[in-house]
Amino acid sequence: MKIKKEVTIYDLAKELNYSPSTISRALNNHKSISKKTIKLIKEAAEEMGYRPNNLAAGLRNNKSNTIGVLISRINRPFMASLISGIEETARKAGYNVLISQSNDKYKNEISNCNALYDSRITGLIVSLSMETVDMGHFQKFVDKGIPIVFVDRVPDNFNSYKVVIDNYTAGYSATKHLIEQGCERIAHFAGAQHRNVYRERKKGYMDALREHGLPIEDNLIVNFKTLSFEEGNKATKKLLKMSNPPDGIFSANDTAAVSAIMCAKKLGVSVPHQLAVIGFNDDPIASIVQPSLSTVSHPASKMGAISAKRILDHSVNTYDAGLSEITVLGTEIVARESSLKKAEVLETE
Amino acid sequence: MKIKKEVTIYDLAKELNYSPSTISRALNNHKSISKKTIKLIKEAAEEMGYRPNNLAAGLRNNKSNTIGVLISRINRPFMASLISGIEETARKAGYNVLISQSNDKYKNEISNCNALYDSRITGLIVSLSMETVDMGHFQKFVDKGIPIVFVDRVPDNFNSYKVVIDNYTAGYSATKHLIEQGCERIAHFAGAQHRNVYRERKKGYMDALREHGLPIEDNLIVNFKTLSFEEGNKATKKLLKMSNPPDGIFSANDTAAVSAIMCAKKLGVSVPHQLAVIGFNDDPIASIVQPSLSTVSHPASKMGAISAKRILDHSVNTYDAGLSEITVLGTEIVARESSLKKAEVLETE
DNA sequence: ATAGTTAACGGAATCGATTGCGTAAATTAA
DNA sequence: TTAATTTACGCAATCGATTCCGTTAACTAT
Repeated sequence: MKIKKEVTIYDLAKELNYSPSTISRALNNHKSISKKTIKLIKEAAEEMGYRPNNLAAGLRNNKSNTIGVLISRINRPFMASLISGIEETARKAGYNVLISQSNDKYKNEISNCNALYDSRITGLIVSLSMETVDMGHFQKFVDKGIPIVFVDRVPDNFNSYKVVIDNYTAGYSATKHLIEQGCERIAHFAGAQHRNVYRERKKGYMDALREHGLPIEDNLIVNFKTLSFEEGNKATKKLLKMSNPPDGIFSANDTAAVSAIMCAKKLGVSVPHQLAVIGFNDDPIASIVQPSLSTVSHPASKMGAISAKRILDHSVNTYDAGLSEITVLGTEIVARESSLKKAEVLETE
Repeated sequence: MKIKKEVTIYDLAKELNYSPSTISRALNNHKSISKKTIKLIKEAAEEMGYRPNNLAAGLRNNKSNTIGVLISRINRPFMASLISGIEETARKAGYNVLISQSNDKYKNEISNCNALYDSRITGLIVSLSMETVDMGHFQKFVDKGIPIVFVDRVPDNFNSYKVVIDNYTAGYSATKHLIEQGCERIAHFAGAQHRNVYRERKKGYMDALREHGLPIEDNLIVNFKTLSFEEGNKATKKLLKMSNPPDGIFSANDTAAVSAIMCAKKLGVSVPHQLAVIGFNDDPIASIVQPSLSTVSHPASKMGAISAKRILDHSVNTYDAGLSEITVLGTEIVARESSLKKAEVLETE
């Protein structure tokens, strides 16, 4: 098949008897070009089907109006919403969004990191893989003044922008909520403890117990690898078969929490009366499961929007690589049936 | 802050006393460079922290090793999985993935289309917005020999690659499944009829009824705008209040199907015995709702992988813009509790 | 009227990698 | 040994947009 030739600013220049510099400036609304000329050139560009070549402009300016995103997996509700938020604000500002998933593998994170770097992204938004400990692969961005925003799963030992929720308070509140509902032996489904997200939630849980005079029992704290449905199912079964089973579960995500509810039902344990459950994330499944799952909701899409804005607003001049600018977003306890022991049955229209 | 200078092939050339051409060829494993030199240069590149500039290479080659994705919204299970599949295969081949969402707005689709074009993507993967009718904005890709893969929501009137599921057969099978379970008055939650996806599902539904000697009743076919939870709830309520209510529902997506189940339960209509329900997509909520939702599952991630492969394998030489190459993937009826009137209650481990 | 400004535009280098063409040296063939 | 290849590399143009310096002409102030 035959390929149509590209229309460039040189073609426009020749056609309109202007120099390429004038064309370029006109298209960018440069002030030293008269309004009349700008109008003329833009109309001609439109008519001739001119389309700018981002690669050429990017090469010249050494940046590409592109935000890179590096996450574990896209097809999880939280991540999908996060990216959605990133994309929306980025696009409004005329930026593109490059995505890459690490599948929670350190090796993939490194190679994706390089791939994004090679594309001369304007900034990078990262949610760390489960495996990541060393941060060396991010250094080249810092050296070049390219902003990095860590979101949700952030590092402790690396200065940069960070956008997080207050996991400690969320964990504390969730646990406190169960306590207020009358729970006295609350179990915790904990995520991998080398990710501070999960560490903080657990810390909040423990402090809530302590401050309400409840003992912390090691055998009520289950350390999960992936917080999957299967893991949750297994853990719940084990807990409920104890001689002295818990009367509440605070799970670090909704998937495991839902599995707990379903497992309890199957074993004839009534939720919330014999076992109250609260999850984390407010995934769609939380409002579908029955009894509906109480959970901690957080503004995933907004986190994405803020992360993107961080990059758009980033100024190399005022940037200090030696410190972190952390944005902490609030969370909200969404109390549904799975934890409301005291309330009458909820009436939803 | 001070910015580190970039290492280029010119720096490598100077350092190693080779010409830039040799450096370039060595890094690309060109056959006219000796193994020894290649090894030498690559090691030096690694050591000096050289990183290729995709923008420069892209400009020269007039393409960017980037696949563009244009969809309605990311944060829906199907789309997230689709993108996940695209990203995985693209990355394995050394390609980046640019995403953009139209939010089902025609205007956004056009501007995103242009933005992706301006970035000189290697190929475009599209799932059309609800509003899109005119296909003019895609023409420039065709003119330039850039492959377009339409996936899921595809156009009728535009030649290109297409990756779809057999919606007609799926709709037929889903309806037939309900009939086999003993349903005699089956309603249909139909999606917007100008998108062939939904049109085909409806056609399959109607043919299944017809071929099994069941009448097609207009008042049992509900045309939805967005197949949302609220819409589904309202429609179900209306259907169940009929003097002669349906005994089955085939919904064009899971969200509306789940809402039907929940609505029926609230109204005291037993599922599946008084009302059997089958959905479409196999979203996570399908296996969580109770009774669990029977549905039509399709390989979303695989569709993404195939779409990406189409672009990677695309050859301008053998490409004929005058015809469409359509890949049709199979679907599967996942029979769960919401439709199994005959079976005993399912026992899941 | 003349110097000083401002407005409006052009020339040409530049960003970094690629590649067609050319060439010297090394190897092989005869 | 000499011609014919082959190997291994270098030269320089090229991709398209941007921008630092000009330059010319029109305009303003005194």
